[in-house]
Amino acid sequence: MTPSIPQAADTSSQTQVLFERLRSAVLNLDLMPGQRLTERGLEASYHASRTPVRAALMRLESEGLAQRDGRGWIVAPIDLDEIGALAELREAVETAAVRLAVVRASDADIEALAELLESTRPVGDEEEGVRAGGDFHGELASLSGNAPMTDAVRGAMTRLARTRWLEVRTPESREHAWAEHRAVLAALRARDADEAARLLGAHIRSTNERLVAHLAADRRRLRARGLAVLPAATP
Amino acid sequence: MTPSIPQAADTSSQTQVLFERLRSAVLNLDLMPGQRLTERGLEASYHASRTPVRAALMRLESEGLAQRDGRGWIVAPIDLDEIGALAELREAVETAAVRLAVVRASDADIEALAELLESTRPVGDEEEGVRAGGDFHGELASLSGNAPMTDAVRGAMTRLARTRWLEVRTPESREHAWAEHRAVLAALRARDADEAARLLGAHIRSTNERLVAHLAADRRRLRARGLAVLPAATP
DNA sequence: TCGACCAGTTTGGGATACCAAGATGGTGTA
DNA sequence: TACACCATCTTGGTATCCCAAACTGGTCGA
Repeated sequence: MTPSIPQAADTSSQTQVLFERLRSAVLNLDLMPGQRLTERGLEASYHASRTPVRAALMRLESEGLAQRDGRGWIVAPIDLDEIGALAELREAVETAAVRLAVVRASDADIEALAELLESTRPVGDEEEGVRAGGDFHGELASLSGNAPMTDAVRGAMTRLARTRWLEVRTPESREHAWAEHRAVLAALRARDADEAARLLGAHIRSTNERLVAHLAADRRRLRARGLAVLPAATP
Repeated sequence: MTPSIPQAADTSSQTQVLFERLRSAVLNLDLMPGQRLTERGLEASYHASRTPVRAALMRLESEGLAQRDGRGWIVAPIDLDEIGALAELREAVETAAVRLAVVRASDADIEALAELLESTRPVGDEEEGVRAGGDFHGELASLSGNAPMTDAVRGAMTRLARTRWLEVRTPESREHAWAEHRAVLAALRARDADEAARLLGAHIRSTNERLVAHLAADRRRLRARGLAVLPAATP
């Protein structure tokens, strides 16, 4: 269920177009975390009337990429607490999903996922690797045949996507992540649920630990760049 | 985090009021599953202009209570597949959340939850019990201190809430569910993560199995009442 | 100098009007 | 009788316009 979603690509609706443009702008940090957004400002910047602007903002809100701030809107800040919490959610949902996938995914499904993974092998430039990683986790979850789980994973990956610009990822670390994905896939191929869940859980946990440590250390510098980075509460 | 949410109760905004009225109407089956909704129809019925009507519909959509159907809107149908999938999601998320709660919840938090549970003891009338059950699961999840997990659980409970009108629940079955909640709470009090997770997972699974079996058997009758009930795909 | 108050501006919430695409229904033809 | 076609109506999408609340500056008084 919900395998790849070819997308009907409603290029028509202004709301749709605007939503996608705003979404990209947020994810690429063209709109900075914490930045104030005004409907009239966006109306002017994107040459659309307030009606689609408001609709797009509401969609961004439901994706967690924009928030209300009093009466107005802001780009969702980077929230270290949220990042940690999302990792916990992902560990719970993704490990459960991969266990279901072990039982439910067809060999063809698994091979398609393997192909996706292989195609990202020559881990492209900087951030392309992380985007590919997000896709992998989403597609892997979809093999569970469970749409709400898949949505939860994709939603979490979306909320986490901006961190790819904030984290220093070396070619080695990307290679390492890719290898871990490959190991999970191997366990899935072998229909070994325990092993697949164990590897996936460890991968999510360790990747997150490195990310949070890095962001916490860089918080001052990131804020200096104008990004709103909310601190982690006392653990 | 996100303990009870006292709600600022923005009684002001028409959008807010309309959203809550529509939400109640959907959850109470005043608006039947699968029923077509038109913005102009709602505009007339609820005495508000299309702007807040559309905003409210978009919020309902993000909660999964309304859907787009081509160009228009419908009340989300009852989908047996979705119900099963949500149970799987809940099992994954709630068991992980209760494990976190075992570590993080304060004694006071736990006692507050116990109080909530006790207050629903004389399991009121028919559906009141199920609503209380949903609240319990949401509050329990919130003791994890993990907002995304809590949101996921509350969202799932919302999507499942309408089933309370479709399922025959005897005083005995409600008493049984209440007892299982109490057992989970006892394990949480004892700070026994494995036991709490085991009990909670079993509770979610068994409750769901009974529900799905019941709905599948009654599908014909329910459809006769005008409810759109989508069948389960082949397992 | 510091702070409270006030006019002007900005902003989101809401109400409407218009439009094009889709759905409806009826009619005329084969 | 059955089917195709066209006028009409309905509906969501979009563009504006008005309003009240919130915000901004700046001035005046203690």
